[in-house]
Amino acid sequence: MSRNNAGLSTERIVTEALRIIDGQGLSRLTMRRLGDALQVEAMAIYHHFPLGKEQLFDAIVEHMTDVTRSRSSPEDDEATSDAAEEAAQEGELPWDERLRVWAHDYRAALLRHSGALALLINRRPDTTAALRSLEAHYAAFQEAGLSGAAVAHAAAVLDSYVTGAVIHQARAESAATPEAPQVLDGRYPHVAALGEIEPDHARRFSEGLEAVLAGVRAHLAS
Amino acid sequence: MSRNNAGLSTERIVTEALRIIDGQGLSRLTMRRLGDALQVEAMAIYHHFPLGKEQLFDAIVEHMTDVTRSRSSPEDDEATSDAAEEAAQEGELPWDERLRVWAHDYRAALLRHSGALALLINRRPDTTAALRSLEAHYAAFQEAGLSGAAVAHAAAVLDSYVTGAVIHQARAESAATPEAPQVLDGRYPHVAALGEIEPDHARRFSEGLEAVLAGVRAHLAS
DNA sequence: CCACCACCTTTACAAAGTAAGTCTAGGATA
DNA sequence: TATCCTAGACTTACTTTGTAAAGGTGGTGG
Repeated sequence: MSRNNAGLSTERIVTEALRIIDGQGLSRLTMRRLGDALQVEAMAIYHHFPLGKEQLFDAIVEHMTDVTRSRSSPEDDEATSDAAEEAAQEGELPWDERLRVWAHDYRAALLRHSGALALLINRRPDTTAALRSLEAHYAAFQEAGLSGAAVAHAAAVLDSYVTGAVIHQARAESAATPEAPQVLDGRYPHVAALGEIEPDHARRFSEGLEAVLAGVRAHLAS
Repeated sequence: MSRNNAGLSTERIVTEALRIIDGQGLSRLTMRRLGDALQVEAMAIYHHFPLGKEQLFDAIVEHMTDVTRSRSSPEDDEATSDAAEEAAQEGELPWDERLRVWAHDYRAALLRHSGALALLINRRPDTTAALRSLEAHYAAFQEAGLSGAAVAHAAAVLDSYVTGAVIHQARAESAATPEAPQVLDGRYPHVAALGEIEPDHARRFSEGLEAVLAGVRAHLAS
């Protein structure tokens, strides 16, 4: 086997890392395991991420939060979806439609790797892709009639809602600990009444998004 | 010193763990360090958390998300805040006011230990305190005129917003990596125009909360 | 032809989680 | 009172992890 040049790249490393996270959980992502998956010694990874695992985490977060990738990747040539999403790339949609498209895309991107969500926290959202999104949101909310600090507030609210909704779903779906969820014994009548066996998260997200968008436009208008 | 009975308890352990997390970060919370802080050998902790560190994390999350504690703890006798919060314990406030009180309390609770936020993700929100809050929220939204699935959706949206807003703030405030945030070079005019040196997160949260509450009530009314 | 560089391997170590067993004080029992 | 039990804490030791340090290997430009 060739001693060097095993064809490693940051892209391949990150992709493989995400595969491990998705399949076995974040805690099982170790340098050695990642090396094995890449057919390489663990230390080889350090050549591409000299600052170690934290830097790898940075790259993972940057990858998973980059909505651009999922939308503009050429691999996506299978009967592209509805016209609304198509026109989004042209920037010809009204402000609220653009924000809806982004929200759904971002949610999907985060949900695809919900095992890596913990890496988001305490990591600064200043990647190029994030800034591009922020710029677009500011423009959209100005178009919506907001101005000044209200624009930034609105963008923050939108981002908060989407991120929060994903985390809400991830928490609800996370594997239960062996202890029973026995607590529907009469002390929580409303909770018990609604059942909530398996909520339709997609629908819930969409409706919540409408509520948030409407609320933001109405309440933050200067 | 007495060989056994060093006065350990789950409460003391969790409190000390949170102190370490707040002061040095989650990654520096190790069993040995925690043992040192508690004046005890690391393995002593396993007597109270036989399932290991994960179980300790569970307890930490339960502790930090329990809004009840911060509100009803007897240590909090220093000139209690405004009357609105006082009446909240009596349950005599209108539904939206009750939700506002909860939202601010919950936000404050999470923000107080933002270093432990990562533990929230992928941990099921089925603690007693969480269920009690959920029950209260369902009741409130029914009082607001919602019914059926809309109640659960509204509660989910509210929780998503609060959690998301805390994470948004935590991400914004997290220490920057040595690389410069140089990206205000003309490609992001709106972002550059708004500056955003240090946003008023508290005010932003309050205004966003109003928008969300209004939007939820208006848009999810059956 | 040689020096250098990008890329990967080898070797090694310190720190972390925790399994397994031991010790001690205080209470229950006879 | 003598004995035993047990909760709670300590000791030891093993495995896994991250990563520092140095070495090899092939290609590339001078």
